Amino acid sequence: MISQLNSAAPEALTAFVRLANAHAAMQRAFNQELQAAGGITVTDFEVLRRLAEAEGGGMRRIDLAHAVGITASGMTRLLDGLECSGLVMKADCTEDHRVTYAVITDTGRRVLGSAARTHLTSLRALFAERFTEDELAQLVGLLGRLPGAEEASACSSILQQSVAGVTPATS
Amino acid sequence: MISQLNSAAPEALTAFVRLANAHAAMQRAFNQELQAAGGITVTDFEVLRRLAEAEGGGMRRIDLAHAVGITASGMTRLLDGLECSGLVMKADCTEDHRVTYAVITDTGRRVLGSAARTHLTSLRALFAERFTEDELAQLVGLLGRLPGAEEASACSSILQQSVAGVTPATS
DNA sequence: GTAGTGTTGTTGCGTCCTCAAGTATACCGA
DNA sequence: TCGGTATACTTGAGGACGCAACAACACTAC
Repeated sequence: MISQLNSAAPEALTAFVRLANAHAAMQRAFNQELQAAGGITVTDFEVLRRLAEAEGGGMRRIDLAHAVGITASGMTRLLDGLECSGLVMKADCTEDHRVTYAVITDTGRRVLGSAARTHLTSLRALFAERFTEDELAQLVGLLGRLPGAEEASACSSILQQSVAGVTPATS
Repeated sequence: MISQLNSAAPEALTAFVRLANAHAAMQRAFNQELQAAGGITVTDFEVLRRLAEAEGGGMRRIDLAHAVGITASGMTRLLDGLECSGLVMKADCTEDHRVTYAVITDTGRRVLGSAARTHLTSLRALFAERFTEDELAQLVGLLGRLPGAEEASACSSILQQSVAGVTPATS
């Protein structure tokens, strides 16, 4: 009776389970590594990385949330932590008073840089051990079709228009 | 300076980020769906599914934890909840008094069955919309090489030896 | 038997994140 | 100009999960 479970969605279930388990395992491993390297989490790293890559080192908090796959409220708390540690700061938007920018600080760039050295090395090693370049490209392509996998590309163009109106905050 | 980030691990980072974002999006969507369908989470579903597939409907808690990618302590609390709801029960192992089995109940099978109808349908649809069968098989193959993605296969053979010594618990 | 070591499971405590609700601002049609 | 609606962000409450520490049991070697 339950064997009907598998006939209903055989490969799709396997794909989802493997994706979830791989995610959990990698997340745990990288979190420990990053915690040791710079006292940050994987999500912190992603946030800092995206800010560092953005023009002016700043992004709207909501775009940042979409980009890293957490909710707006999660982003508020995450940035509270990073701001407390001096890795990011706030910047008001003169054009739309609803929005606040998150801007990476010099300290933030330093921490990101040092975390990146170890993190990216082991990330690269993990994939290089298991995939050829072609296979990795295939994997990236396939993953890109899943819901929520993209998000990132649309934000930077929006940012380019409005980042001019950013005022570095004093607080 | 930060552009070195990408040259250090270009595709690997993209793969990891896409995997994480896809996981977050799917997890959220399926959790809401399952919550509505049977008041359970994605992890609950996986636990029930694995128990239902196991011989005798039971597995060692530790194997279950490995299989679904959470820690032993996470599994203790998860099973506390499922036991409270009457979906699983405990069973002692007469051969090794350290281990406790988790066994799915009839109620558990009913809840699993009804949750599976909606969940597997949308899971199947999600993948069918985006991938051909070949592509899905490719994806499953590639994901299977990632750390933590497997785990499942080794446990059932162990189970077959010791499940004979299971005593349904009264509590 | 008995000490040393490994494994299973539980518990205390903390973290990260979500949902729901609330506030402040922007935009739009009458 | 004035509601009505949408968006950005914050806050309160709670859930899911990890780590570290611990107790109970098993296995090994002496």
